[in-house]
Amino acid sequence: MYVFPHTAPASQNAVRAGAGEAGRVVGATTVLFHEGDKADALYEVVSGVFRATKVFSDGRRQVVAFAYPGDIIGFGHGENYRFDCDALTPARVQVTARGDVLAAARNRPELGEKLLAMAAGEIATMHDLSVLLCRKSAMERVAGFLISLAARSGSPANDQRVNLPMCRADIADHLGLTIETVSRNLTKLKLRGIVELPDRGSFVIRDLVRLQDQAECEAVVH
Amino acid sequence: MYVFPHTAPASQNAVRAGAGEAGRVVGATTVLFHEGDKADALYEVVSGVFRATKVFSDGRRQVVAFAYPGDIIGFGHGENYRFDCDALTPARVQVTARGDVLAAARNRPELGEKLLAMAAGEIATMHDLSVLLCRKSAMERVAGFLISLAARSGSPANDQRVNLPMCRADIADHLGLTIETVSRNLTKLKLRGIVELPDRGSFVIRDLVRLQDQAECEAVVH
DNA sequence: CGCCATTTTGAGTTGTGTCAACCACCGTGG
DNA sequence: CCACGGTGGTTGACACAACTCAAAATGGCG
Repeated sequence: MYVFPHTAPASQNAVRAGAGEAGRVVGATTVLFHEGDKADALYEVVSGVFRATKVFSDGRRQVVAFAYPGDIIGFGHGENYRFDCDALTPARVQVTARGDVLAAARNRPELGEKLLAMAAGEIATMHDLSVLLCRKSAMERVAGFLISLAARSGSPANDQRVNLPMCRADIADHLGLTIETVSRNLTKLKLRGIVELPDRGSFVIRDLVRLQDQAECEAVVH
Repeated sequence: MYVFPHTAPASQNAVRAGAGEAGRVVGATTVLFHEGDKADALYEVVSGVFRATKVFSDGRRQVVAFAYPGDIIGFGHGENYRFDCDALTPARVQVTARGDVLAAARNRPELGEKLLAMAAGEIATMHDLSVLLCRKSAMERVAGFLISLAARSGSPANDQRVNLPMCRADIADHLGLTIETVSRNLTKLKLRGIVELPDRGSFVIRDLVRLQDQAECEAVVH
C-alpha cells in the first residue's frame, strides 16, 4: 500500500460551501470538505471527477469512492463528514445546503423519493465495492475496476478510450492493493492484448470479453 | 474462502411476504428473499440476526451484511433484490410493502426523512465494511469485526459476553478471508489473553484497548 | 535539456490460501 | 448409558500470490 508522506501539503485552495451556492467551478486538488467538517452541504458533480478518501492515523489511506458527473456527494454522513473529498480534475459542482434539500423534500414528496433512489444507488455502489474487495486476486480487482470505470464513462465497449483521471496510488488504495501490484497487473493485461495504455491518463479496452473473464464475474454496471 | 457445496439444500421454509404483514416469526435458516426476487417489501428486524449473502457463479460467496434488531433490510435494491437474505437465529421481522412505505412518506414528510436517515445509516455501514476490507492484515479485520459486533450488542466493554451467532464460514466470507485464517487469528487473540472463547456461539472481550490496537484504527461504532 | 514525480520492473520475503489431518461437540440409536 | 457418525472448528505443513525494498525507466514541465 502506498502511504502518502505526512508532510505533503494536503491541498491548497479549500472551498467553503455557502448554502444554496450554485455551479461552483473548482480546480484540480480543490478540497470540498475534510473528515470531521460539519456535514451541511450536498454536492452534485456537474463535470470532473472527485475522490473520497479516508486517512488513518498510521498514514494509510482508503479511497472510498470516485464521484463522476451526476453523482451526489454528501449522503451517508451523520452530523459530520466521514471522509475527505477533493477534486482529481478541474470540475464543477452544484452545491446545496442540506437543510434546503430537506425543506424542499418536505413540500415535494417526489423529490424525497428521488433522494431515496439516489441513496439506494449509493448503497448499491458500496455493495459492489465490498464485493470487489472480497474477490481474492489482484487481477480480478484491477479488471473489475477497469470495467466499472468504462461503464461510468458511457457503456463499456471495445476500442473506446476511457479516461483514467486517478493515479496508480489512488487505484491501489481503492482496491486494497499496492501501486506495484496494480502496475504489474495492468502490464499483464496490456501484454495479453486485452487493454491498451496509450498514456498515463487513459486506457482502451481491446477485448471486453476477456477482460470480463479476468474479472471472473458479471460486470458490475450501474 | 469457504465455498458452500452446490448440492446443499439452500433452505427449507421460505417465507413469502404478504404486503403489510406484521410481526412475522421465523425460524433459523428461514429465507426472507433470494437474489433476483422482486424487491417489494422492507423488513425491520425485531429480534434475531439475519445474513445477507451474494453468491457467485463459481460458488464463492460474500456475506454482504449482518442485520441486527432495529436494522432495516431491503434498501439499496432496485426492482429486484441484489442478494439473498436468511435468518441465522430464530427471529421476528416487521414486514412492510415498499409501495405502502412510499405512499405513507408522501403524506408524512417526517417519515420520509426517517427513511433517508436510515438509508444514510446503511451507507455508513457499507463504508465501514469497505474500510474493514481494505485493511491489510487478517488480524486487523478479525479484531475490527469483533469490535463492531460488540458495539452492536450494546457498548463494547471489557468482560461482557457477546453473541457470535454466525459460523466461521460466515465471518470468513464477510471479511474476505478463509475459515482457517479466521480461526487462527481468533486463537491468537485468545492466547494473548485479549478475548475469551467460552463456546462457539459467543466471545468475551478481556482487553478492549489491546483489541483496538490489533484493529489498528479507531473502533467502528454506530 | 535537465529535473522531478510517477510508473514500471526486478529480486527476495512473508502472510495467507490450500490441502489434509485431527479434535470437540452433539444428537441419535442401540 | 455409551458407541457412533456428522458437523463445525482447530491445527499443521507447504506453496504461491502479493508485499517490501530497491533500482531503472518514463513522462511532464520549467
